[in-house]
Amino acid sequence: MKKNSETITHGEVLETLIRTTHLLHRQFEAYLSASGIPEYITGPRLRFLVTVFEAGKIRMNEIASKLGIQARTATQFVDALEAERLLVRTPDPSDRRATIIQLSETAPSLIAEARTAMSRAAEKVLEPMSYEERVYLMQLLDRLSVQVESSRE
Amino acid sequence: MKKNSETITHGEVLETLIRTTHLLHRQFEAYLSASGIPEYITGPRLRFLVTVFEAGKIRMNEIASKLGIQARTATQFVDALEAERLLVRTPDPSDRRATIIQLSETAPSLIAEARTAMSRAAEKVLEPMSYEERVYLMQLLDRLSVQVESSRE
DNA sequence: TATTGTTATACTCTATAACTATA
DNA sequence: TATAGTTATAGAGTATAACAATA
Repeated sequence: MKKNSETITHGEVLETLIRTTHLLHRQFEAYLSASGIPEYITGPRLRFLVTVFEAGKIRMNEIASKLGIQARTATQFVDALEAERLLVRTPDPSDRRATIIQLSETAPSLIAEARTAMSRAAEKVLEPMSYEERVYLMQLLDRLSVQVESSRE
Repeated sequence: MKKNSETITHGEVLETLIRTTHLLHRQFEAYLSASGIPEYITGPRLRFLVTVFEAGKIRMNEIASKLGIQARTATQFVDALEAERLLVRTPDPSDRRATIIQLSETAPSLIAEARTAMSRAAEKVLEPMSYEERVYLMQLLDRLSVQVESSRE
């Protein structure tokens, strides 16, 4: 709204991006907890579960590198989510050092619920944008992702 | 890149936004720590410092509500930043329950350095976008912010 | 000797609840 | 009685380092 005639710097764009995301993040967590999903399903844990869901079976090792977290951090996620009976550890028969994780029977329906809640939240937040604007926003964000990922050597 | 002919859902846009921001956040923290800024200057602490900087003098109370955090959380930021001699507490003469915080002498130059580092990081990340695209991205993000803020009743 | 996952430990961000000093 | 800030406590997310079992 400001800066009509002035030049917008790179720093300002990034600050806006960070600030907006902070707001959205809070809003999203609020929607999640208001929608019947248990409190222990936080954003990072949902991301973890969805990754296991998409992989079917996955080794600790593998999910850590996929999510860009340390092995120790993955262990903690699995500890917490196994305690809630959302996933199970099984030993890898082909390498007895390794542990394979997969979803429990009850996890998929919970993941679906959480995604639905997220969708509803997204609808409210994205409501005032036209379809074309949403598509364009997504393209711009995708380009940022690509740029960031390629700059991590 | 995918979804050329299919419909993009609200949920997908939000997921992309969250994922992109995660990446950018990590990248930004990496740049910050690689640029000579002390490690204890984290993202949230920098945001806190910038808010104090812009206000000049501000009460604990006030900055907490401005940043949308609890009083307790503000106390912790001030504890940490005061220990690093970046800001100082002074009693409010007009209300002896209240505490006014302001930057120390050394803080402004550090804030400027951090912002410069952030700018450099932003330049790298936003490099492949044209100026028009960056402006448009920022407008879209601003609209999201407004929508989120107005939906917190 | 290298790799997988775990125990041990620590730090940051965030919160709620109880309390103290003041209004 | 209400408000400002603090102590006490907790939990999530993240990390590094040391270690055991296995390759």
